[in-house]
Amino acid sequence: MTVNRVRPTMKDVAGRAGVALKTVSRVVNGEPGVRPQVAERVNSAIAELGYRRNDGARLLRTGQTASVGLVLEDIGDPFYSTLSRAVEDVAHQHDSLLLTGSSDEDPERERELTLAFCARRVDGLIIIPASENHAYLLPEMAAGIAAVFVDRPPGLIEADTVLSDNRRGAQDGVAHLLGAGHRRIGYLGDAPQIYTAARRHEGYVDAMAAAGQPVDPSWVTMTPLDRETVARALARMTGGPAPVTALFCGNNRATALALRELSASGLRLALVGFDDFELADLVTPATTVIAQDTAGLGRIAAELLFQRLAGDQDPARLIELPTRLIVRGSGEIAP
Amino acid sequence: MTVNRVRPTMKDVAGRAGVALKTVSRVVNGEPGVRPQVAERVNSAIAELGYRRNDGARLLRTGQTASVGLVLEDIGDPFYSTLSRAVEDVAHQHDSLLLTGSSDEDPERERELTLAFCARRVDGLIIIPASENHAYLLPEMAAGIAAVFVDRPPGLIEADTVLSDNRRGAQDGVAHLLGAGHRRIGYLGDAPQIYTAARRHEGYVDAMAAAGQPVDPSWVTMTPLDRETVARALARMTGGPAPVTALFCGNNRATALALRELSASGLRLALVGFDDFELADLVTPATTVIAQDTAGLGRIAAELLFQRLAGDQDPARLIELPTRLIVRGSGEIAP
DNA sequence: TTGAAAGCGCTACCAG
DNA sequence: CTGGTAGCGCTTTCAA
Repeated sequence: MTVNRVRPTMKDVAGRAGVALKTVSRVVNGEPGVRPQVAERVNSAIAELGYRRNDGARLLRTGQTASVGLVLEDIGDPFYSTLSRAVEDVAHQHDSLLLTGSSDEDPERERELTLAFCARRVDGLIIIPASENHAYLLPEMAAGIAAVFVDRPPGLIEADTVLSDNRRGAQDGVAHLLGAGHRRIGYLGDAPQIYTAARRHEGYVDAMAAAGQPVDPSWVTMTPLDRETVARALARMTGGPAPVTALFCGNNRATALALRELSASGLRLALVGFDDFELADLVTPATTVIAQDTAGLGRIAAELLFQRLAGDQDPARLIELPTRLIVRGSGEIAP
Repeated sequence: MTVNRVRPTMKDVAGRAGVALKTVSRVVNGEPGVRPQVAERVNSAIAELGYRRNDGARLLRTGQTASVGLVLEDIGDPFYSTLSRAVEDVAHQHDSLLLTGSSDEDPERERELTLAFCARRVDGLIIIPASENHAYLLPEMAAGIAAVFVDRPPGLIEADTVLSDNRRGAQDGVAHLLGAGHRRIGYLGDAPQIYTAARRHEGYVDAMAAAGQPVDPSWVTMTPLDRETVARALARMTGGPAPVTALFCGNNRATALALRELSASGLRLALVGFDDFELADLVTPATTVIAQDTAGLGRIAAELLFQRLAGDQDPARLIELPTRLIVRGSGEIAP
């Protein structure tokens, strides 16, 4: 077999078909004004040469790359991959390809990725922030790159943002536990520097305050969580003079770790978790959650982005999506 | 604020700094041979103008796009997103960006996506096949695009391939159930047209044959699964004159649906599932699985790809990764 | 150490 | 209907 490592170009096709380069361009792009007979000859040449248009060159000329960049924390995490899929679907509807990169919660890596996408001249960006300062994007946005922020707001710049209503969701979850008769309720979540963690903690505080229920500091743990921190936190919450009878978990990781620890220690607490997860109905106890519209976050962010690309010039928008309580058992355990 | 929708180019920077375009290129790319004083002037101009190199143009010239395309079934699925993350990490080590697209198991969409990536002139492709015929890739590969197939082999072409040892894994899982004393064991999996489903079913047959255990056709269900098909399948397996006492599930979806149905129906079967999943230790019963090295599939495929890009000309390779039994309880239930 | 010119593969624009 | 020419923003090559 002949290995021809040189890609044929339009010029080659034109030569082979005995027409001008521009005519090949017309055929390739389905532009009108080519006699069927000629088009046929061109198509034969294309097939014989195995020609494929070089979009890089095309896009250099047209200025549109028909691609968007998605910067997230970790594509391996179900939350982000679900969101990513929703973005991809919208991008596909607009004939746009998707570049994805994981920041691992590292502000520097977020910046690197974002600017690499800008250098590729993506038409737009969807960013799940790891950084607290997005001023580095100002020149890019001034140059016409649209950016939409999801899950967490941008830092120090104005841009379209799509969030879950974290505060209200957490408030609903804690209110649900209060409704089941609990008074001493613990909060287990990520470090307060994380935007979503802070908002969810606020919701917890809101609900307790609305119920006139004081919060003992020993009930609250906000830190990056692993098995040990969770074990210690639960011991603290349940070991004092005012032991909690219920637990609100600020994210999936907290919920999973808490379930594991409760199961191992034999403690029986009511539990509501923020964010739904697969098999939540099959774990023991079946887990009551505040579900986010994860796909909705991605879809709406992408739709907003393509509105901007279509020329929308309105001021930056902030959209907050409601959450929803899913009752499965763990949140209905009596005190 | 001045909205300057025209991106500055090297020419603009050159003008502003009072040097030739080529000098700017040298500074931007860190090439030697520029007096520090001049470089300083160029850098100032870059900062003032908010210049960022257009990689599209650069790559057109150099012929390398520093990007790879990943075609998979659904980025929203934890298996693929885990694999994707592993690919991304390797790509990042090689300063390459990642384009991702979901085929939804549709051969036509796989082809579209793959060829779109080729038109962008990605340096290489990693494909989780949905199609059974990859002849459409021959011209692209002849033109120098490297391709590695993962999870399932390519159809009708030769190319590097990284698979799990599906057959052996299933055999191990079924042997484990046989070891616990089961004789009548059911198989619940996807349609036999799916490569992995077929291999895993073979492993089931192997293990039963090795134990001298005949298989009743009513024990085997191979079809796209939903709640109803699983309910019917389980009824068939357990309702006849020779009811199964154990079940081997050919994929995650089958496992989850079976667990749900067993829990709802009160049936108590031993169960081993192919592919590990989060919280497998927390569901009831805690689920014994044959785990694949999902991240390993992605990592090794990507490493293979970059070896090819580095010039490796060896014949196409086939790599099969071993699976591993994780004992958690469901597979150790007595007959 | 610096610069001018050619050209990557394509599309836009204007001639015929 | 068809073709030629200019040029997208950059790198490469060669000359100064």
